[in-house]
Amino acid sequence: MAWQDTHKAQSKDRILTSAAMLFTHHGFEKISIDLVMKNAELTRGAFYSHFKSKSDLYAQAIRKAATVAFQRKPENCPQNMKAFAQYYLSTKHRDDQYEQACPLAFLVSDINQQDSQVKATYTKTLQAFIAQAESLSSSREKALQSAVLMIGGLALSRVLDDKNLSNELLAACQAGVSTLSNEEGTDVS
Amino acid sequence: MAWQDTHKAQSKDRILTSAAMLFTHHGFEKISIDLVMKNAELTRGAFYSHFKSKSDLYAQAIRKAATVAFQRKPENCPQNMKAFAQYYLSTKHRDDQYEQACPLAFLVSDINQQDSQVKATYTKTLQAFIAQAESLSSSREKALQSAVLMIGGLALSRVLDDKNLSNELLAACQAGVSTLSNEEGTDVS
DNA sequence: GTCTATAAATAGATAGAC
DNA sequence: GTCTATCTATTTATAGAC
Repeated sequence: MAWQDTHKAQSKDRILTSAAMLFTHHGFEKISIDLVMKNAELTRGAFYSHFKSKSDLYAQAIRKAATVAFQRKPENCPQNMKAFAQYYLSTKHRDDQYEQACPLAFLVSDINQQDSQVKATYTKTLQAFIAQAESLSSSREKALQSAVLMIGGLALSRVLDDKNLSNELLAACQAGVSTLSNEEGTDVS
Repeated sequence: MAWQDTHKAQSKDRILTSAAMLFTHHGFEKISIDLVMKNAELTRGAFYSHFKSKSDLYAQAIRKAATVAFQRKPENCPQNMKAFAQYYLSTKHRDDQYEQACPLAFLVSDINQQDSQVKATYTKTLQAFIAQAESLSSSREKALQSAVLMIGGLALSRVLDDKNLSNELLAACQAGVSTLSNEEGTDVS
């Protein structure tokens, strides 16, 4: 039975990887189960052997997307808020289409329309993000402000028609985080 | 023909008012044309005499919601950023169900899934918000940072499971805007 | 302009074969 | 576990009567 369990786990992981990417970039409603399954090279019917509903998948996909996004950070991102913000508030992150982007920013207002399990997953993910910011900040308040500048700034920059304004917004938020972390110079190094 | 034009304008306004409230609180996908029309005390069939599509309605509804939200501000909100943020980042605004809330915060990531007309309307609305902040700030950069703290902070506070964290976030963003507006003390009064 | 009725398409979820 | 086929519900949009 061991290889069967492995096979099942691999299928579930392919579905989750597919869902994490599609949901993060297009939200809950625009993505059908059929599309997620095709992208994972499976068919609709197999879906309910792994997840109990589309909403269940969504919650797990957010967790998956966040995990991948977090894991990708350390190598690129040194141990201070300024470098973290520079990475997070980049045009590359904003314009990301294929790699893993941060669901916290890409799906903020989408989560409000979802059930309590999804909201709980999102909240836990944000708490982890805040904890990370807190470990690089001189106070919890500054960590919260930096988190909002990063997540809110990225979310806003994505919806704008006007590329100049979008870039200006990213730069202003980077500067804001810098100021917050310079005020008392307590970077963890 | 005059009274007929008035009648048509009144019907359209009822539809827009209904749509502005419903869309702002529940997003594009969760609200059906049928529901908007019932809420406006009309039936589905009458919809297409006023709007060419659901997406067309959405764009106009965002504009309407923003207009109402902006108009409501002056009376409650004195001429400085701190008071503006105190009003905007309140639990009342966050928990609003019936009155007019700000579509910029409530619909941030929803807009990404919509067509270019909707994005253009959202962008113009944000530009107006930024202009307002700029007139109350000592620099454009600070205005942009305040705007992100307000819109991003409100958006994030809405999705959280954890009421304590949500309140803490609102307070931190209020404090952040205060700091930004105190740094050079150039309130317009 | 507003109504009722309906067309046409989409998508979540289930049933049963292999 | 995965497949094909299908049920069922929802919803955008249109047609035609008043």
